Formats: sequence, C-alpha cells, structure tokens
Amino acid sequence: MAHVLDTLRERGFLAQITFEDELYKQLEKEPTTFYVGFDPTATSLHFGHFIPIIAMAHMQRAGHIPIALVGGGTAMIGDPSGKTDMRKMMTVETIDHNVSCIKKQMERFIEFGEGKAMIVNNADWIRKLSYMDFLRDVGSLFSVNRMLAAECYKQRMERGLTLLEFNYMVMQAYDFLQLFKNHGCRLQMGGDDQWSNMLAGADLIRRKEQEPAFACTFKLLMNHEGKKMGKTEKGALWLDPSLCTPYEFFQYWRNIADADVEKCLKLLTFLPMEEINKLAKLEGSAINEAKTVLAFECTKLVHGEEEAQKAQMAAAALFGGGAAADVPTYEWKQCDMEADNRLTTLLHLCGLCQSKGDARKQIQQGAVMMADSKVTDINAVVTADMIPTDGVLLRKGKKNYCRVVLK
RNA sequence: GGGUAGGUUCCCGAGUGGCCAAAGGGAGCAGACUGUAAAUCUGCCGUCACCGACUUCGGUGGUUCGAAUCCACCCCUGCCCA
Repeated sequence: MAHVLDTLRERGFLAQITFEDELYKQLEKEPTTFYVGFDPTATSLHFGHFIPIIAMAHMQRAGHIPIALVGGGTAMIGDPSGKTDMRKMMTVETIDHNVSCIKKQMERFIEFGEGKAMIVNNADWIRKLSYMDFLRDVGSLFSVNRMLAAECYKQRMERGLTLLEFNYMVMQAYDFLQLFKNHGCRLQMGGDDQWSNMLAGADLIRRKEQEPAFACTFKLLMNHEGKKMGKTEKGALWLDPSLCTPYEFFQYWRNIADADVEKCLKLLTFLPMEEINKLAKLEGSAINEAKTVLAFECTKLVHGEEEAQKAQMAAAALFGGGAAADVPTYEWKQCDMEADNRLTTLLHLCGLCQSKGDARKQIQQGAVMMADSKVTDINAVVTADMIPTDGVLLRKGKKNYCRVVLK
C-alpha cells in the first residue's frame, strides 16, 4: 500500500512539511495521532474546511488517528493570519453555539469513537489559563523578534495588530502542546495559511518536551486564476444544507472552469487515480462528463448519496430540457399573493432577484422566464390560475431556477 | 500623551459647497456567442409606488436656499515621536 504522504502528494494536497524524512518514517513506524483545528466562526463548516477534512479521512484510512480540534478557546481571540483587518470579537455564547453545531457536522465526515478519532474543544484548557502562570510557563519560550518576522503578520505590520491577536499564535502552539501531553499527538495538519502557527506549536513541543513533533500544510484550493475557491455570491460555500442546498452545492461544482476539474477531482473525491486520469483526458464539451462526476461525488460526500442523486437528476432535467424535477421550491403564501401579486415582488420573495428593482431590470433585459415563456412586461402579475398544483417554474438567466407553489 | 495622514456605496479608490446616488477599476448579475466552461463584446449594478421620490459618504450637532464636501465636538485606524 502506498505511503499516505505519497497519496496526499499525488493528489495535490501537500504544501509544506517540517522534517519531511523524519515524518515519513514516523508515519511508517506506527499509527500516529495528528490534529487539525477548526475555527467556530460560524454555525456551519464551509468549503474551506473541506480539504483538511478529506485529508483527515485519507490519514484515517491509512491507520492514523485524527483529532478534530474545535477552537472554542482560540475563537476568543481570532486568528489574524493573513487577515487585513481585526476580526469582530465574538461573544462566548455565539462561540459555544457554533462549537456545538460544528461538532455535529464533523461527525458526518470522520468516524469518531474509541481508538479511531476524537473531537476536542480547546476552550476546555484555554479559558481557564492563568495569565501569570501561562506567561512564565510558555511565554518565556517565545521570541517576539522571531514572531514578528513570521509571514502571517506581514500584512498586519502595515495595518496594525493588537496584543490580543498577537497572542493567537501562542495559543495555537499551546493547543498542540496540550494534545501532545494528553493524547500523544505528534503532528498538526492544516491550511497553508496556518503554517506559522503550526511551526510555533511543533517548536514548542520540541523545546519544552524534547520530543519530535511535526507540521504539515495543505495547499489552499485556488482556481486557475489564483483566486480562492469555494466562494459564492452569497459568501462562503456552506456545507450545511439549510445554508446551501444540495442542488446549489452540486451546481457550484458542475459549473467550475475546465482548467480546475482535474485538480478538484483529486482533492475532493476518493475516486482512484486511474479513473481521475481518464476523466482528465476528456476534451472539448466531453469535459462536462468529468464535471458531472465531480459534482456528484463531492455532493455525495457532503450531503449523502440520495441527495446527490436528486441534485443530479434535477440538473439533468432542467438543462436537458426535460420536465421540472427536484428544484428549489418556494412556497408562496396565499395572503402574500393577495397583498401583492406582481411578478417582480415574487421574484424578490423567492430569492431569484436581490430586490424588486433588480427583478424589474432583469425582466427588461429578457432574463426572466415563467413556465417556459419569456416575460417582457415589468408590470406582469401572477394569479392563482397560473399556478398548477405542482407549481410553476420561474427562471432567471440560464442557471437560476425556482419552482413556486401556492400555499 | 504630542505630531501627522486618514475613515466614501460588496472591495479598492476618485470626489473637497449645487452639474453627486456619487468617476474609475474589481467582484457580481443579465444578453449575445458557447459546452450549465473560458475568452470576448453589450447592458445592469442603493431602495421604492422607477420618466419621479426617498435613504446613503465614521458619529452627533451647526453654518447655508443647498453639504460626502465648510465649522465644532466625539469615535476609530495608520505612520512618526514619547
């Protein structure tokens, strides 16, 4: 069986590794406990967390033991790495709420349980730290000079950095130390933007415990234009179905640029390399086949096979010209309709257009279709007899559909 | 604490009394062309009761027929000095 580092490298995960040869041997020698940290900045994980999660799964399959660390303690500070502005401070209640939401989500991807994997919250040790003890115990081992030279603070050296945020690196390093002491964790993995923080942790263990510890980062997923992937017009590409429906999720991957397909297949699916290589060879419009596979596999991982199938069928029906299948549905309340039955209002309500004014402009530009016929009148109204019991299909542009049913 | 430069619409960034809902770029949306791709060209891009009205330019007051633009105080940020 291939070494897991080779697998990860072949699939394009790896960015930077400390003591590579030594780590290579360590992973060969024994099942190794490693950890990845997740910030509870929202109620849901988003696509940015997905690559580390997949990598964790690869590691787990290779027999190593993952720890998912949810940063309920470090979130009290906020990671300044690569950020241009100070983050908003979150209340303890918000953080704790997010932690519990994220814990639930994690369970979809990693198999937790005795000896398999565990999930921890660094609030358990960070929030009760005593300032003086901590400074003497850990703070004395950090060189401010060295910290200031770290890449992750570069932007902040220009725009300002508070003492609060400056401490983030120290906290994260302390996490690693705690996990090493309590669970024998020797490796931290994470996004490449975490490199400085991770190095600090590995160094801390080496210095304080005289034991080997490693760090390994993953490439951030960029598209061929060098922009971060996983952003939508609404912001992040969420993994929670209530924030981003399986259909939307599927469509995101179905619509990616040609140049990014192979990279995504390697990183975001568990398909064997032979199959990926085959798909990557497709050219011209045939490449759409590869995109469909990518979208399906990726949606399956996040939302399960059934939802992936539904999304695929819905897409096939809409774009293949077939009947309306399983598309996002908006329930139009009878009383709302009675209050205002203009089409522009409906387009806004169902989320297809940002505002009524936007709806009006879209109609003027010929972007709106209702039940397969183009709407040209901005004052058009929708009456009950125009909506069959199974709903009427509204469409804005080529890719945005919404079925409206009366309720 | 002192000096100084700033805070403009999703982002960057012009605007320094009426011609400003506010240049330009980016992002986004739509139309054409296509392969639910990219590139390109075109239109849109504060809200609404949309040929008009309303709200916006860090905050609060003030001057003025009229302020994003002037004045006062306050808040926030960068840089230099302590």
